[in-house]
Amino acid sequence: MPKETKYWLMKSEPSSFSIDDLRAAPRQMTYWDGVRNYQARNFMRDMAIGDHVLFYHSNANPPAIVGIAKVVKTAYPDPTQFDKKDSHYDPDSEPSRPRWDMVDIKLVRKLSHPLTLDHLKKEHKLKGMVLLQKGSRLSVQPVTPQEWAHILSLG
DNA sequence: GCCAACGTTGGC
DNA sequence: GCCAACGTTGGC
Repeated sequence: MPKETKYWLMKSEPSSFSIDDLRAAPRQMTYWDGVRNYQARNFMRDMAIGDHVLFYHSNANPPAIVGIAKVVKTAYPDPTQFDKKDSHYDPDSEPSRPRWDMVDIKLVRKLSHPLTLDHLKKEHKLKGMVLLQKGSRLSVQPVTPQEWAHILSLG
């Protein structure tokens, strides 16, 4: 299998973890815990080291792509699923067969100007983006090389 | 705060 | 397997 770099978009609510939090983090890295959606989890399991990530602020004003990151550690069990005190605790997940994974990402750069959802919607070349599909709520989603290139050209 | 769209759960 | 009820997401 040829190794191909893949592209992704990951959503975070800035009130819980923002691009500035990532920038301020040790080594500008973070683990992406709390994903509790099978489709999003499966996408994380598809990630390889070096894959490119768009960092998106959801539930924000305005919602926008605010930075670029890359995958620095592939999927491994998310410990919060076993933590009874954590809001993401999953009593049905067996430690011998963890149900939920996370990856580590590292900041590449924060965009000087966020690319707002409103702006993205106006780009015909981005019409097919998962992010822009009606009712799309996936917190981890694939981005095509063409979409990636176009988004970077906007910045 | 509202609510549409979606995913999950559980009774049958 | 169906589907109503419920919880969550996330734009507005």
